[in-house]
Amino acid sequence: MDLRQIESKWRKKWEETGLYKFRPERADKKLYVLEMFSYPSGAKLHAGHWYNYGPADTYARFKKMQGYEVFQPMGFDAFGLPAENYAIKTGIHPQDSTLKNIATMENQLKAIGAMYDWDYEVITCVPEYYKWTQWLFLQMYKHGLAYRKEAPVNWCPSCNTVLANEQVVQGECERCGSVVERKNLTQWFFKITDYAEELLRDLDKLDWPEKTKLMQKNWIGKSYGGEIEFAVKDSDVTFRVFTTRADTAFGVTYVVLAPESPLVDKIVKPECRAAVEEYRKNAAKTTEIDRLASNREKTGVLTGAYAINPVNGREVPILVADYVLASYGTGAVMGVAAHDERDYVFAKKLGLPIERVVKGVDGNDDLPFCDYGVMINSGEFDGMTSEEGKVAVIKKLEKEGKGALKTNYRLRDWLISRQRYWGAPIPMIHCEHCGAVPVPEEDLPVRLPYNVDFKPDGKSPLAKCEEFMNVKCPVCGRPARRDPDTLDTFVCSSWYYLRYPDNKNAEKAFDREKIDRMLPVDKYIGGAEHACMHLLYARFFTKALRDMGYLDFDEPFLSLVHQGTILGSDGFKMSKSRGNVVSPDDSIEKYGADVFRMYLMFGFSYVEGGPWNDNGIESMAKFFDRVERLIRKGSGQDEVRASVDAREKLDYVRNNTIKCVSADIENFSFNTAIARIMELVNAVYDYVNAGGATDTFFEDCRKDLVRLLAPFAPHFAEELWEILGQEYSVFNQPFPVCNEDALVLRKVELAVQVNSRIRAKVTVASDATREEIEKAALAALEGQLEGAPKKIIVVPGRLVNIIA
RNA sequence: GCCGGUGUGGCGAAAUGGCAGACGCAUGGGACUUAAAAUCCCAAGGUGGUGACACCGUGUGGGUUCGACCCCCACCACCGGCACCA
Repeated sequence: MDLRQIESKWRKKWEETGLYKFRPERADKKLYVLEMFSYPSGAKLHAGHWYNYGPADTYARFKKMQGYEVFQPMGFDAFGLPAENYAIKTGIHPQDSTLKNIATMENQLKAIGAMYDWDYEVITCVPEYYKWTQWLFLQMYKHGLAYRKEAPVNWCPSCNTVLANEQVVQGECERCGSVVERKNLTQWFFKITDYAEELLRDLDKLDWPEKTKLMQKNWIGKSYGGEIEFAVKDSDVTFRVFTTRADTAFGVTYVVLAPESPLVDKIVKPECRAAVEEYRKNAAKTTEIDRLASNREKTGVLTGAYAINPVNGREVPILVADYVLASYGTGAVMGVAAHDERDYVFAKKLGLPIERVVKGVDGNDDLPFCDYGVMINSGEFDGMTSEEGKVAVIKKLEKEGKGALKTNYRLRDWLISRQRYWGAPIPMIHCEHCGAVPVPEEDLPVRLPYNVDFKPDGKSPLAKCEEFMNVKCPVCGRPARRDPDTLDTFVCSSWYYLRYPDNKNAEKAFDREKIDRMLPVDKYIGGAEHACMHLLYARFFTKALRDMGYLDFDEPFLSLVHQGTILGSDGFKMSKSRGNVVSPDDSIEKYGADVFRMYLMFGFSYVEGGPWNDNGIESMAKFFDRVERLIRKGSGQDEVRASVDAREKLDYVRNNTIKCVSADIENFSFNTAIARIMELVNAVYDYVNAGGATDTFFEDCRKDLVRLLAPFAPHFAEELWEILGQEYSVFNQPFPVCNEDALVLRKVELAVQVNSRIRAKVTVASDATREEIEKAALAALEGQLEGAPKKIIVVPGRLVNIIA
């Protein structure tokens, strides 16, 4: 069979007959199956795309055959850095290259033979889409979830441009190798931290890989502790520190502020000012990457000021050190050298005192002692355990107004400004008189101008486009300037799944009634690399939109599966620079899309992936031939009948296959599902070879075989279905259902063990009683046993273990 | 450093605490063929034995259990995430 020819034949027929068109009137049976949409890069689809989309489509087809109205759309995440970099390199405008790539990729995606309903396509870089991305930004702004503040960007002093994090390689500019500096710019943020608690809590509701949930949990980083208020000696300044170990509060021998803390200016003594200023300047110069290197030597300077520890009234020095982060907690920490690794190293280095206030239960007196223990040298708290003490100390301070129980999150607000061209413009206007003013909704979209010099020279590309920048202030009507930045592409991809069901709506981002019916996504499939970014942002968007009243569900993706990564044959991640990218083109040219899909599903464990190797692809093509020969065998005479035994045997395999394949697809265990189908093929051959039977039973088995195969090899199965003389289309057929009766065997073989070692096999009736089984087992040992057994363990259907 | 995951034949991989290695690849043998290809059938973890069989085998070392790839403890290697988070 010329697989490539039948593939185009069926693809054409599917399109003509609209086989995969979503029917909204059947939305009560909807199943929203979504794969993460593609980035339209210049390169062709590689093996990894197929590995994501092929198996996902198998799942979708299986569900369609089970009677679900499957909604499986596809689209393009089309804004972003690669197109812009490509443009800088080649001079080809990002819009031109992107739209061209999309056209190419649409065709390539069609070659996979997936059920995408292209009527619902979404492309993020067209005004019809980004108009609503901008609208969503405005809603966030109106609801207090978007705000501006200064934040550092990566700055390359040689290219004179802002770099994205991924363009910084080991602290250096990816392009020119200069050392990257930090520079502060006023930028927009989304207040994702407002949702930290709910984002954390609702993880419990989700059918997601535990690993992914744990990653999000750690990313959100909730920690329970308390704040303790220190007063600065000889002044009315007070400040708070956050700690999870209030039980060590009596051991505070110094206090540290972050270099960026505004408090520093207020408290520093004149004699220390010069040294402190010098230290702060150096800290600001240090790149974030260096500063975050945990093995870096600890440094710090005295401020000359002293703080009063509220638990014992002791005066301790206040220092400035860059191991304290301004962005976490209160930007100030109490130094307990005896009971914290970092504080200990710091105190040793600077010669600060170390005082033990927690004793280990096992008499361990090494320092630092960071475990929980029993409090000592802590006044009224002596003898309390750390667990009790860390609450009791805060509770006491709380009464005095000098402390409070407090929960902290590691999660930070989401920086969404990008000083880049190829993105959705931020729909804000800056007016000298009115400040930051949102673009009125009726003026959306703020179109991204085409004629822009996007070569890097130190400014946002849009800032150089006067016709774009100059605008009237919507409030006062005086001349004003647009925001020159564009939105992070993660903003575009945080809501695309909401747009699919209503992608042509020109009045709204989406119709509430429609998406409440179609969402949440029932099965979401994509790479694990998005665990903490895209997947968290999308959850945040959904929750924020719910609170604004635009939709009525809490979570966008109920069930999530990550496909594994297909590596190059050298075992490394595929990359152009390594030259180990596997293109599916040759294989598809030679064997066709179905063989390639099946090979990918059979050769790897879906969630594991692994290094590419095409050893088995030829054999998959042979398997197709083997199936085809079986389907083409003459049949329907109903003359040659097999024995009842042979029929029963095959019927067992057939139904067992149906049962296992259904469960395996449900679990995304495609390799074992295909193994079961191969077993069925083998069993049908056995049946034919044994009796030459070509009866109606044989006919039924063949039909089931084609139906079982259909989700995996859709074009091939469609052709086989036609060869069997059946009506178009096999995808309107129900997926076979297991007849449990056929799985009840009359006889079963049991292993007979003596002291857990196999010594014999015995076949008994499947409904044999325990006594019968024991008797049969002992008989099978033919009296090899000396004396009476101490104990006999019977595992029905499996084994008998005789303990002698 | 911390948190996860993985480790099984020559290879890809399977195994609700119950006969390890299903299903394939590569390999060997046979049938068909003048021959080859294709196809069909059989064998196959290792060691020893003519053999029925015996012993050893799921990264390493312990443990729980009648029974452990699976559960527990310690360790090794690789992969992924986080990384001074107070």
